[in-house]
Amino acid sequence: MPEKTFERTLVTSALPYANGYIHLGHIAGAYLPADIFVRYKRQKGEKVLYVGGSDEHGVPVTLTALREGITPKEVIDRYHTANAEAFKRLGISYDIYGRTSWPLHADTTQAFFTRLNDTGYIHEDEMELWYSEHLERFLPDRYVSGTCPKCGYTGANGDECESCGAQYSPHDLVSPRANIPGDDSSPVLRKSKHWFLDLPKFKDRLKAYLDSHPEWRANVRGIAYGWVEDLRSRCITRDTDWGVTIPLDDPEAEGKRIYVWFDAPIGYVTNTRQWGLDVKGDDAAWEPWWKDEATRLIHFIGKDNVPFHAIIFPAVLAGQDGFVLADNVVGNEYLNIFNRKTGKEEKGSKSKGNMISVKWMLEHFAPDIIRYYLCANAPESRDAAFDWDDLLKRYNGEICDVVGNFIHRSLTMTVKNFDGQVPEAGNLDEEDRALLDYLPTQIDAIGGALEDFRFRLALERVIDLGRRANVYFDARQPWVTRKTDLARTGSTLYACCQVVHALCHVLAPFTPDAARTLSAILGIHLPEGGPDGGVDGWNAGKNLLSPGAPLRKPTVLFPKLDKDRIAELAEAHQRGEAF
RNA sequence: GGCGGUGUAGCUCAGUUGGUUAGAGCAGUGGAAUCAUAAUCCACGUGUCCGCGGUUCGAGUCCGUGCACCGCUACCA
Repeated sequence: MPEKTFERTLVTSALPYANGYIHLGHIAGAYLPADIFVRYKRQKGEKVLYVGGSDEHGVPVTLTALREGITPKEVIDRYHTANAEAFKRLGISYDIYGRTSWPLHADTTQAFFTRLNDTGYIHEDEMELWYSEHLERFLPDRYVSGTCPKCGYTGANGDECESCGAQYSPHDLVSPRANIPGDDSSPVLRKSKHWFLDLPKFKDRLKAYLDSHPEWRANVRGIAYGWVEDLRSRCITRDTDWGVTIPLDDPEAEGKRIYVWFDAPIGYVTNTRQWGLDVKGDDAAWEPWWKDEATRLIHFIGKDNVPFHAIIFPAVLAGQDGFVLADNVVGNEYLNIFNRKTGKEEKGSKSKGNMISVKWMLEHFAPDIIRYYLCANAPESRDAAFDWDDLLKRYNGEICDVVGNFIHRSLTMTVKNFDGQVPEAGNLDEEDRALLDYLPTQIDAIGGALEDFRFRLALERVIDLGRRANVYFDARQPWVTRKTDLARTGSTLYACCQVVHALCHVLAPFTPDAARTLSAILGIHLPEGGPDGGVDGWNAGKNLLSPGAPLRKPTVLFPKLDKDRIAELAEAHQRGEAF
C-alpha cells in the first residue's frame, strides 16, 4: 500500500464535559499529547489546525443546575470559562476552543441528523424508560437505583449492578428509587418514542475502515473490533430539554433533544466552522479541513472514548457527504493517583478527594514542569500513576540535572570565555564530529517518535541527547583546556553550543516556555506555524549556529523543585485540597 | 460471564520483520572531576523476559492455554 500523503492535519482533543473542572488525568490523556503533536507539526511548517471545546449538553448539567438552584447555562458558563482558562495557562494551544451551546452547533448537528435521516440511517422505536412523576421528568438509568435482582445489592443502578456486574432490563430492578437532587420517589416505567442510529448498516464500511488502519494502537483497535462485530442500533435522542432540538416535524420530538454523545463529536465540525468565520471571515473555510481527502484527521482521546471516535462518529461521518474519517484515533489509558499513605495506586475520584485539578496545579507549578512530568509519565500503553516523589525525582533528575544543567554549563562557559559569542569551530577532531553528526540523527529519532504518537519515548530521547552531551563535555574537559589551549576549548564549546541549539528546537513542543526563553538567549527565531503552514523550524534544529553569533547571558531554564515544598503540596493533596 | 489491553532488573521503561552472552535510566556501592542549577562523568547486573505447552535450527518476539492487574460491556459523560 503506497504511503498516503496529506496536505494538512486536523487535530481534535475530546471535548471535556462542562460539568466539572478538568484534572491532570484529562491532560495526560487527551490534551497534552495532542498539544505536543500539534506544536511539533506547526514547527515543521505543516498546515495544522487544532480544535477543541466544551461539551455542554446532557442531563448531568441539568442536575447540577437543579442541585445548585441555578440555570444550566450558568453551570456551563462556569466550567467552560474555567476550563478554557486552565488550558490556556497550561499552553494547550487550540486554534479554537468552542462550545456546543453555540447556535451554530445546533445547525451543524441538525444538518448531520437530517442527512442521516434522509438517507435511511435513522429509525424510530419506542422505549420503556424510568419516569419520575414527582418531577415530571424521565430519568436515565444511572439516576435510578434499587436492589439488584441477582445479588440483592441495594445500590444497584437502573440497568446494571456495580456489585456483581449483572445487567438486566429495567423491569427487573427491585424497589427502584429516583437518585437525583430533590427526588427519591419511586419512578415508574413509561413509554417514549426515540430515534436510533442504524449502526449495523455501517458494518462493512466500518470493518474495512478498521482493516485499513493496522497502525492504530492496540488498545484502540481491540476495543473498536470488539464493537464492530456486534453493532446495534443506538438511541441518539433523550427525554430532556437541555440539548439540540430534533429537526423533525413530529410532535413527539418536542420535549426531546439529541443525545449529547451524538452532538459532542460533531462539535469538532462546528468549532472548525466557527474558526473559519472568526479567523478567515469565510463561511466555507472549514470545508477543506473536513472534506478534502488530503486532510489527515486525528482524534486524541481517553480510552473510555474509543467507541465514539473509532465507531460511532466515523459512522456518522460516513453517512454525510464527502467527510474524511479519522486517520488515527490516539487513545490513552488512565492516569491514576499514587496514594502515599497506602502505597497503592488508585483511580482518581471526587468522592475519594484525591483528584488534582489543573487549576490547583497551575497555582503551584510552572506549565513546563507539569507538561514535563505528565508527558514523561503519560499512560500511553498502560495505566500510569501521578506520584509526588516521582514528579520530584524525574523533573529534577532528568530535565533539570541532565538537560538544563548541560545547557547552563555550556552557555555560561562560552559567554565567560568567548566574549558572549559562539566560538570558532577550529580543528574539529573525530570526537567533535561524532557529536555533531549525532545531532541530526537524534532530532530525526525524536521526530519519528512524535510521528508515531510515542510521546514518552520522544521525550526520553530528548533527555538522552542531554546525557550524550554531558559525556562529551566531561571527556573534553573545557575547564582544563581553557588554561592551556583556548582554541581547543573553543572547538569544544562550539560543539556544545550546537547541542544547545538542537535542544532548543526539540524542547519546544514539550516545554514551550523554556524553549522560548532559550531561543532568546541564542538569538534565534522559533517559527509559530499554524493552519496556513510556514517554514520548517524543526529541521532547522539541524542547522549550525555561526561562529561569532552573539549569545545572551543564560538564565536557569528549569529551576529545581524543592523537596520540602513538594512534601507540603503532597500533604495538601492528601487532605483533598488539590481539587 | 463476554470482550479488549497490559505483564521484561528493587522502581520506571526500551526491545524493529523471530537471530550471538536481553538493554537504558533511576535507586544502591565504589571512584573521578570541580565548568555548571550540589548539577556531571566512570566502574559494578546470577533478570524463571508472568506460568505451562507448541511451532522453529533458533522464541522476550509467533501460536495455544492458564494466571494476575486494568478497562469496556452499548442509558456515565
